[in-house]
Amino acid sequence: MNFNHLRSFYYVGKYLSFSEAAKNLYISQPTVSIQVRKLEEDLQTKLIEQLGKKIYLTDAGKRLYNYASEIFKLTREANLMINDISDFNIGQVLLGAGTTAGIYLLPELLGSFKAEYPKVEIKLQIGSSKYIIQRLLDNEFDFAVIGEGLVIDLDLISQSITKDELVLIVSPNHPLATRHAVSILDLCNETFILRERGSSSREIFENAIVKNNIKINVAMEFNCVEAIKKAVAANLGISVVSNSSLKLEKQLNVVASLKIKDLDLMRNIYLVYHKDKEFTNIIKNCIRYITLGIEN
Amino acid sequence: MNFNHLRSFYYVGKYLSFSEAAKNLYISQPTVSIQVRKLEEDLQTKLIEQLGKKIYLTDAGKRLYNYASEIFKLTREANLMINDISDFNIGQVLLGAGTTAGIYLLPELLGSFKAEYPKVEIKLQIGSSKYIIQRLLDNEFDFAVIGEGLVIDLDLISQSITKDELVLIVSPNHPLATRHAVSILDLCNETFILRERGSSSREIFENAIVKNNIKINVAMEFNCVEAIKKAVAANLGISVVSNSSLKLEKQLNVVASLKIKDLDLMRNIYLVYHKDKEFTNIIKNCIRYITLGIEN
DNA sequence: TAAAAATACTCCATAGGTATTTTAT
DNA sequence: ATAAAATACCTATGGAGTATTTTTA
Repeated sequence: MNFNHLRSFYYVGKYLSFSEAAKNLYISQPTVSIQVRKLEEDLQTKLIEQLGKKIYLTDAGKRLYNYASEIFKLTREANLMINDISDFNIGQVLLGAGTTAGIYLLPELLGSFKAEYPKVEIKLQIGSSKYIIQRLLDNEFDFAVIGEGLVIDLDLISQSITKDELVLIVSPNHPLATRHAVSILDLCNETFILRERGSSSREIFENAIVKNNIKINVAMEFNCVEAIKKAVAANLGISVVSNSSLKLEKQLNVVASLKIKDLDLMRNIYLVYHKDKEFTNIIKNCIRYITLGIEN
Repeated sequence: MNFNHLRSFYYVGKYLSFSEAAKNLYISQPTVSIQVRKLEEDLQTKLIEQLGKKIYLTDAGKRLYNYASEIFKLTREANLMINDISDFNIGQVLLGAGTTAGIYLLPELLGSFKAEYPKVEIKLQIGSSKYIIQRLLDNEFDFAVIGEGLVIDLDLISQSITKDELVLIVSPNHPLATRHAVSILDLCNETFILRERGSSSREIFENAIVKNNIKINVAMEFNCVEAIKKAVAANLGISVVSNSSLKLEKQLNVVASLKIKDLDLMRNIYLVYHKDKEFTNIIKNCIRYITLGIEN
């Protein structure tokens, strides 16, 4: 079934006139006649009958007209859908994020982005860097925001968009809490509660202490920063977490945060995406929102 | 939106491979690539993205794919529908009939026709010849079966398919009931109950008596043969009706039927259709059924 | 190295045009 | 006489092919 022929037939059925159909299709009348005849030949079925000068649809013609009507309605809707995408009336942004970015940096930014583009769906998945990278390689995200630490695949492009500092946290009751400065050696006799291996902050911290030939005692691993902070507050151990995750805890004085002398725990937060990805406008806008907003 | 392009895109979306799409479309791979690119250019929207060697649909692509899927499903259904018509699995026969044909001649024939083509809709409309002719000219019937009498339009073709005799009917208690023969003059003093003017049987009878310079007394006009027979049975008058409408009444002896000497009340029953009408197979079959069946 | 997609080109079918004839009101 | 559809004929776009190159796994 040829759709040009079907369209000509549809217009003839609509106006019950070849010349009127031609006018509304902005093509010549003979073209319409020919196309309708070709459709009839193709289907081996009379679709239109002319009694005298009047034009009628046959039974088959009426039935086909209904199908054609549905088909062209869907076509119009599809075109409107495409327009809606470029007008940002529909669309989606799929992004992944590591824990720190996903929980402490992005939600606010995505909230105000959503306020500007209320019709656009935003789907954020938070996971380990390893998981996020795998999903990026499977093209399940448009882009992701993760912390430095893991080796990133060659097929991915990453650009630093902000920095994030890891700090030592201890209970206010802990001896270290009152110290002005903490050195690497102070850490040796402490009990640590850390994030699991494969998380960016764990990697950063472990790399730094390995570089300094220090061994520490890790008593517990949680895959959740909030759980770690609770445990530290209860003085079950000490930890190293992103400074940006401590806003509330500092205000309420439930944990104390300290810098470790001679240990560089500053890490980059990266925007990561597949090297072959071509961004749509809405994604570009979202990335701009994040890169500009994340710096303050 | 070009449907060839859309079809190529649809197959690429289905198989997530240009060459696989080409194989299943039975066209070359470059053609598919070109058509998809043209669709993207037409819509000014990326539909497909290639990360490395893998192919994915973009958000717009996924949305368009769903529309395309619906559109091509409807197209398949439309093709099946056309096949169903030629297989007589669907279809319709629209016919009109005068009272005599519609009530006493056609129902049985149409019943057995329907038994042979159970999926085909048969729509019979019974009405006055005048009404039926008008509907034929408006192409609301495929054909009609009506009695001789009215002048038929120049745009219509009519062919005699059987003959039908009008007979005098009287109550068994009526003096004429026992007569062997009735002459025209016997009718002058009788009270008639006839069909309305414009009905074939009325025209036939009136033309015949006018030709013989006779005047009759019409007491009542009913537009229904069954009502007339009841009235005659009750001896409220006598009438002239189609012999084919009297099967039951003769068996049960509720009316007596007689021929009128010297009065030719034989009329033709015509198959009538518009001169420009091209019959579909199912209509041809129905007409054959009627013309062959009506003669016995 | 092999397989997939893109590119370059060639060819021809047909969509679409104009001019004209036929048909029906 | 007028308006609509059919017919005839012409042109050019683009659909589809083959051959080849590029890319990536």
